Amino acid sequence: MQEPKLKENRWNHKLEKDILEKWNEESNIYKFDENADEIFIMDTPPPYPSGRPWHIGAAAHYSQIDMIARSQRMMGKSVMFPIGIDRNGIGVENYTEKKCGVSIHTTSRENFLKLCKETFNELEDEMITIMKHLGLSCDFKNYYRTDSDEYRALTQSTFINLWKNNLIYEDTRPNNFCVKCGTTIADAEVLYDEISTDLVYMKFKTEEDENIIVASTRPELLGACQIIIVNPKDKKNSKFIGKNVIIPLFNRKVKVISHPQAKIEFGSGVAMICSYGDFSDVRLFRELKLKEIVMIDKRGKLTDKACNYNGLSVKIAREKIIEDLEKSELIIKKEKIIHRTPICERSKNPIEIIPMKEYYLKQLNSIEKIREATNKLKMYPKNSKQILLDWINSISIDWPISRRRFYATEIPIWYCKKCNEPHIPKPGKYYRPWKDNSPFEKCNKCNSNELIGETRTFDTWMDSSISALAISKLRNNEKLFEKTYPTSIRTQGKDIIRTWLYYSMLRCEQITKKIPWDSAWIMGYVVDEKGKKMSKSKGNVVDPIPILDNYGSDNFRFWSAAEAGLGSDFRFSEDKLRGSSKFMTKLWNIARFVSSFPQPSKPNLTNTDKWILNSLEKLILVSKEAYKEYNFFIPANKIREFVWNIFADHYIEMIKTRAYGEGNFNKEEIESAHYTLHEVLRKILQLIAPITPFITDYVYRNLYESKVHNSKFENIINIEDVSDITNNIIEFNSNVWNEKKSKGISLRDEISFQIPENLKSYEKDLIIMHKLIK
RNA sequence: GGAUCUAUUGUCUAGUGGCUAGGACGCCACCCUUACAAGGUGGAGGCAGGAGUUCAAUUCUCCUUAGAUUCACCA
Repeated sequence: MQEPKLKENRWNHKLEKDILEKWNEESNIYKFDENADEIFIMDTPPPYPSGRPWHIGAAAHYSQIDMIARSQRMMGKSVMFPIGIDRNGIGVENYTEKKCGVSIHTTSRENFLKLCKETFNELEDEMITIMKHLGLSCDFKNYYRTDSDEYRALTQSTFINLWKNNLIYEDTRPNNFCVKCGTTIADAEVLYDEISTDLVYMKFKTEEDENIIVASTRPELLGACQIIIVNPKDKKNSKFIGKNVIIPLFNRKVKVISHPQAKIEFGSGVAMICSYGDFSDVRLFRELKLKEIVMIDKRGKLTDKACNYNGLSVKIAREKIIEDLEKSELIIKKEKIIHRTPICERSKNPIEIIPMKEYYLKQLNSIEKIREATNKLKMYPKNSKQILLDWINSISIDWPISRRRFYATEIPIWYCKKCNEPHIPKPGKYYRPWKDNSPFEKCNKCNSNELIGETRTFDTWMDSSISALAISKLRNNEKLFEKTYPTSIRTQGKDIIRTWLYYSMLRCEQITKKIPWDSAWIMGYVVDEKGKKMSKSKGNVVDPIPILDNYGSDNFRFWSAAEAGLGSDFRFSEDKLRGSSKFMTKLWNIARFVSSFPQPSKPNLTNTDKWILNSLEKLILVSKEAYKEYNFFIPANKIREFVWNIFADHYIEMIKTRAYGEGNFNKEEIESAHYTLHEVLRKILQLIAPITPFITDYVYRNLYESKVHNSKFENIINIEDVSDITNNIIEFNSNVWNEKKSKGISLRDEISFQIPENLKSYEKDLIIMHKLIK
């Protein structure tokens, strides 16, 4: 026995800081080697800094992504683990407006961009600090930003490519429009919220002066009504079908027709169809070829089509119209209903449907290919595939990609001032048409020499959806691209399946004719202690910084791995974190115990030692199998169980006396114990290193003078399978402990106890361990 | 309304057509035992409800209930 190499009697997570510094100096051990035998390319999410604090779920998410990288390395692959920051779009613009007290509509574009960039830099610093603190083994030195000139040039060049392939067109059509953000948004950016609103029952007159009651939640759109529908089976109202009715206040005639979309039991059974209250209005206008009346403009004000209500905001106009109808006694009743209202994902404001001229990316023709590719894509967990297929199956219109915003990649087009002909520049450069000089001297069509730059930008997903192309260096390093694309895996959250996952498949397929990855790994949410989704508006977000400071990263990482199976949501709980910190202490103390013994070369092993090594081998096989499936729940729990409930509680207790060199053991038996203790500890450290990189690195360095993160998982070969005996050993020990307990004697006291036949091979250790007497 | 998933002790979870249903946190009792009292040993406590298949169901099937997610509809 020697002085233990580990002095403290518990794992001190403050050591993580020192370890991080060491890693910083040695970061080359994670370096990606494109010429390695096996390479593993990860398309990791560039996080989006949308405000403070960053989500605890994101910390768990990136921890697990790191476990993928580390476990793949230890299985012998060279891993490309890039990290980027997504720095485009409405999210940060809205945050900047709030934080700086400015408005995008009243500040200069130049100044607004500057403020957004500053905001990004601050938020990004916090994210990078957390990611480093977590011990991520990604390539921090080369981290990318989606707003860099290089990245934006790539986004633009892919657009130019699509333009040339006829996949882009401009069209005016009703779209989701967020008045607060001042821009069109895509279906994927729409959320729904249950909002209470008034269903207003209004009295219309037919030409024959009969009363017909129309129920609507949008009376302010009265003036945009083009038709009224009644269900053909509606006994009460079908008498109106075919008649003309007069819209109150506007005194315009519209027809009542029969249409199955009118639900008899909803409201009065009579619905007015206006351009555009919701998407069913849009559908009916299209179906019935009605002429739209644009009632709301992009500022959210009523247009001159609204006559007396021109210039009023939607909310005020609604109040005013209700008031005017009431004055004329045209309102029968108002009913509060809960309305599932589409809202903007970023501003949370209700969406209006406004016809706007926008650029579209054709996606309908690609759907079939994407669906086929989805069926082939390996997804972890399997059932997340359904979420993607549901979304793919629900797509019915092309993707509007232009945004009337500033902090995003510019759409690279110049228009002839005279004939309006669009001009697309050469790919490879970053263009800012709103401020750069036109790269075209003359219009190709009319030879006029004045060209004007496009002012709109792209939807942010146009940038982030090509992350796989960016990291594999499309157009930048063709040799590397050939080797690394399609990449090995996309790792991401469940919440962005319909955006990032889908758009990435679409965009990369259109550009490379290939789906960008072999497999996709989808993680669930971290929810609060009551199982509710965390959100800033609910106020139940947990800031990861104090949690990491108080518990340390290894604790946090182990908790996140051990808490829930792949893909399922898991609850955040400090109690659970405290629980995993106990395991860190246990592991530390086992290492401390083992470190007090020498490390002999392999002797002839005793039966007890063969048994534990065989059990360890089983554990290694199970854990490696799970790591291959990107599952950390199984290894975390199995390793904990083995380390604590078998290795520490039974094996170490059994061989303790022998290891101390006491009792009647010969030199080889003693060395066998020493060898086995180190062998088990070393392999346990390797096995759990992807999950808890700090403590394992620290212990491994101190005991074995090499780096665990440089090592590969090692199996144990040529060992007899005696795993069936494990339960007998546990049971026997338990029986003896119980017997001593019931006799009221100490565990150190002697006892007379029969050793069963099948445990005779372990007799010598068992007798000493329990002080058994004949 | 459609789809997917889930239901195991106070809480989180593992698991199986047949064993005493395993573990963690918490709880109770006893114990300083040369790694660890942030420990050890022991203990109390559980398969949502109903029906079916079967010699046997917590496990398989169906229904009910509850929850989660997602899509659609909503004047």
